[in-house]
Amino acid sequence: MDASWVEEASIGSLRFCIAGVNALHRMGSVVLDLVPKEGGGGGGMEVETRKLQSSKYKGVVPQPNGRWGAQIYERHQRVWLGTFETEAEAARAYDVAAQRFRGREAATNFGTLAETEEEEEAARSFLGAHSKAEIVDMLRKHTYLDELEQCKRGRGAALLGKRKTPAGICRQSSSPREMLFEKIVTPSDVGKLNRLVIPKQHAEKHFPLRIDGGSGGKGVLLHLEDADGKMWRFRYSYWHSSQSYVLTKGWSRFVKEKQLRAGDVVSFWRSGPENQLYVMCQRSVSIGVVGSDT
DNA sequence: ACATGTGTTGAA
DNA sequence: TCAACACATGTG
Repeated sequence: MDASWVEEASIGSLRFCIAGVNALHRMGSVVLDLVPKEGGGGGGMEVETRKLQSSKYKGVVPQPNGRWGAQIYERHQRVWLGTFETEAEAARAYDVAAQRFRGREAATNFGTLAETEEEEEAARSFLGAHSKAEIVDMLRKHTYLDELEQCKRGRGAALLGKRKTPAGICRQSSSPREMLFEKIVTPSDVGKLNRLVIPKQHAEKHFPLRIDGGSGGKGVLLHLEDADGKMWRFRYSYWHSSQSYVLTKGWSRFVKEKQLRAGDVVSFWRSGPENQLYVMCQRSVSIGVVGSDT
């Protein structure tokens, strides 16, 4: 074995990266660690441990097998974004997550998520329409690009393929959430009317709607993430007949899944760089229900 | 068996 | 918030 590289390695750092060494080729991120022999007099060295070459990309971490992991941190916790064949792929995944978690101004490895500005806009819109958990899931399964494309296309099969729940793959919590308002839901809010009345005062303050003929009638689609990181989409509109602001389409499913009952509290929050909206609900404290077992 | 992802730590 | 490192856990 050519001794020259050993000599070089022994200077200063004990690590010697073999990337570029012809005899061993590159083994991804694997490097060799050279340590002095026991009782080592004459500077004898032996290969003891494999170490990992760190990545030049943010959020990218080497894996023992030469592949690359991607991760992002939020609220003191690591969110794992999956493993990838190349550094660049992992870095891309990090960038996507960074934009979803931290908004447009997030520091990324590559300045952009797409080539053109309108592709960029499409990506941002796509990110905004999915929960963090969903985006993370796509990244881990390497389906992000496909889903994005399907979304841009006819919107056809995108919904049909979705069966599985990410099932707590990653707990979500984001930057400080500001509560906009809360409401104690009424019997009609959880009844057959399939709508939630949003008190006018709060609606006009936080969810402004143009009531003119245009958007007033049709309303707008609101994306709200719940405590589990699930994304909910509600139609939000103004009903002239009752002069009230309401969540309609999507609300009944929410009531059903959350088993919402009259008296429960539903609250709306805003958070994060992208003003992501959140919806939370809380079981009303059951008081004075005699005889109810736990 | 091997790849993936977590526990944990120390530095910034 | 971040990556380094060790290694427990998952998976085929």
